[in-house]
Amino acid sequence: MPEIPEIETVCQHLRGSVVATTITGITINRSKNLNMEPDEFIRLVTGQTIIAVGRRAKIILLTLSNRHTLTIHFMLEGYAQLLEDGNPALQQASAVFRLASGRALTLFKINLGYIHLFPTVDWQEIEDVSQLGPEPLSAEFTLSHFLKLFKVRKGMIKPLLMNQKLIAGIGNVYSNEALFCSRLLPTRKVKDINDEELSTVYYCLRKLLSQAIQLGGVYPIPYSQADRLTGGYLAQLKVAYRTGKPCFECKAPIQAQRVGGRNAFYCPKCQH
DNA sequence: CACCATGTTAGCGG
DNA sequence: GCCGCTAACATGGT
Repeated sequence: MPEIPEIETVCQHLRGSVVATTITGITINRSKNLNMEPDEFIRLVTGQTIIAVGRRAKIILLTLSNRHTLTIHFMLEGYAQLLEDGNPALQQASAVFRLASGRALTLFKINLGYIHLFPTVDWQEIEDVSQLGPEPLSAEFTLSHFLKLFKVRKGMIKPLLMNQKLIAGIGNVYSNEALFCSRLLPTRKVKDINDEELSTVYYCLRKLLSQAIQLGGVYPIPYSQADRLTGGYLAQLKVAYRTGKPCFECKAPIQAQRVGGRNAFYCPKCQH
């Protein structure tokens, strides 16, 4: 479920709470999520200061003072919380980074996800992100860039929107929402969609992602006690997870259908 | 108990 | 090479 808005929300919290703080201790409870032996990982990261927090697609990148970069991918269910050191919940975490502030940056349920460390601060050299397509909210990602990418494709629009090599960071929730906003069925073949309709997809995507970031995305678990932001976009969802509920536009029940192996949610009357 | 959901990648056949 | 489909991965929910 975490996509660009959810990850960006976490990054905003991290920028306000862990940048410029030093990691004083680490506990790894799921070593298979690492790209090295836990001993090596702990040796390289303990004592380092977090210099910067970045995001590429659904991946969080922490720049460390020893010119290493930590990449964190939550995959399906992962999430981060800032907890007081000693909180009993730390026992259930996948990984705990204790900070000089007395708090702990805690990662939960990194089941299929990962925590990787690379000896570089150059994102181009990091294989986790080097294969990804453009960021949909970047200035370089113009309408003509989007049209050029999609016009040559042959498949259905929804799986293509979720193709990380084409555009990075869009998952099931925001692909469904963007297609409702565009009034296009998820199964529509891109080659049968005209330029005007395809442009609408571009504008809807950019608008929805920006609004969702402003409202804190749809992830339901707060980052800290002070967090009043996370999950604020849940109430804005028009089709995702609304199977059987009335469309906000026309009252027809929202349908769910497998498209490209994933659940597509759509309004059968509004989308064509 | 079986099955589903989720993101990503790999493999297979068309 | 691209497309669509399936399976695998970890885990919890029905």
